[in-house]
Amino acid sequence: MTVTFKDVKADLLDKIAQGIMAPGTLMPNEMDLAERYGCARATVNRAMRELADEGIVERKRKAGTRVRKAPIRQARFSIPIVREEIESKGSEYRYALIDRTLQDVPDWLRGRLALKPGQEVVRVVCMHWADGIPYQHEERWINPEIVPAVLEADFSANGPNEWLLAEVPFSNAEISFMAVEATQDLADHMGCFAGNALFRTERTTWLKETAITFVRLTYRRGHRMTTRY
Amino acid sequence: MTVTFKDVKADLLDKIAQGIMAPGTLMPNEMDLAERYGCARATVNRAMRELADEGIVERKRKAGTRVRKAPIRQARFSIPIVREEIESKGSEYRYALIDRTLQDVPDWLRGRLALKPGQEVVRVVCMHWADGIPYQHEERWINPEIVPAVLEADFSANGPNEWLLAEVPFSNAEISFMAVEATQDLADHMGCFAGNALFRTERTTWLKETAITFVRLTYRRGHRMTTRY
DNA sequence: AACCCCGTTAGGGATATACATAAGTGTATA
DNA sequence: TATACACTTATGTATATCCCTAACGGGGTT
Repeated sequence: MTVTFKDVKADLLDKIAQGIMAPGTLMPNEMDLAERYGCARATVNRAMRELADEGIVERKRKAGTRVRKAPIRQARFSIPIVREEIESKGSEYRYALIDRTLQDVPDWLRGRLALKPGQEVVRVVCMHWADGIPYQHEERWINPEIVPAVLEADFSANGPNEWLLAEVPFSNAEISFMAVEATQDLADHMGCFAGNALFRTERTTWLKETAITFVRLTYRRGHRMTTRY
Repeated sequence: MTVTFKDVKADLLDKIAQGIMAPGTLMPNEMDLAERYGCARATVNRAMRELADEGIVERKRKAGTRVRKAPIRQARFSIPIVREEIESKGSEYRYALIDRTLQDVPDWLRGRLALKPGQEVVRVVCMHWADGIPYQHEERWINPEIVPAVLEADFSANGPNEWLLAEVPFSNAEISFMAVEATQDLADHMGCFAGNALFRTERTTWLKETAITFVRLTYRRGHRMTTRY
């Protein structure tokens, strides 16, 4: 069997994990490793590049590759669509629109979305249930300049999230996680008490420098967001 | 100038963003694209592979490559060391040990760490301040079987986080984010009121199937964890 | 119609080779 | 002695050419 880049990667990772290559160590260069493993330099390169992408090692031209002193521990979260998140747990998904208005962009949001004063935005408030129990409260503002179809969109049957995904194919975003105390209004919707700690994510989505939407997702009490890395 | 994989990637991304290649579309195969861009198949392969890694497209042998209907929107968080997190904001970092005990592993933790009943673990509780204001409360359990040095370690000057990073070079982990209501004890330490909503992360760290440590980090009121993607 | 087998096809990957580029290092010059 | 420049080196990337492998789909069999 020939030596694959996965073999090389696994072996290097092993040597790092076992402390044979301690953090800070300068690793052998690609040519030497290729010879040692009996493979092509491209194979070693791919292995090392992936290790670098994962933040395990640090590479610099001429300076060589070294094991990171403090590996960039990075977690990857996949941001699911609520419906799929709920249905994948085997629960029944239910949705309801609470409010939909066209309004002048509030000041605090203007800064976030970099909009002009007096510009109008669509505000949508809705709820998502799992097996009839409140799961997530969604409050969203959409910039109709980018997605004019939002002015005609009817969110009574489907949430704006799925609608937007179909409308806007790709985008970049900024996401924040935090804890908030439930307001009375929120508590009423979520079936908890005012003041209860709730997990919230806020996301601003952009299409090439122009803000599309800002969304505030508040989860039911006790919700955890989990990932492995 | 020759066509680089970045050129190809950028162009494909652009075509997807502009809706020229709508979600669900089957993209041309690598050979055809290579010909169209005037480059080698390997170049197209690298571009497409990276798009696949980022969750933009989906690849299957024989079936070809297609634009994801719902792109896996994934956020990458770098998990910083508290000291660096605080100092990078230009604040003064201060640390204090609150408690350090050797105890039998509690039942709820035994399941998480897959330890034997009656096994002893080191429990460390400490605080991290930024400019003299409470920043983060840390409660940690360490498995001394993997890191025997922990039995002699003195955490009065430095936090167990930094110590562990130096001791255990590499590991995999599971991390959770949630919101909790402050207990009276926690409130005393964090300078807030009992019941206040606080942001918490819990992390279990493993070294090849064996648990090393479980840590519970609770942040000061109003803390946000933010990332771009 | 249901099932199995096999050919075709698209991506997965290894390799040798060539050239590009960032960044240390040493040398020559002011 | 200090600075500028050239050289060297390790990684970054492109290319042509192989061969491998998963899996779709067609064709024959039960």
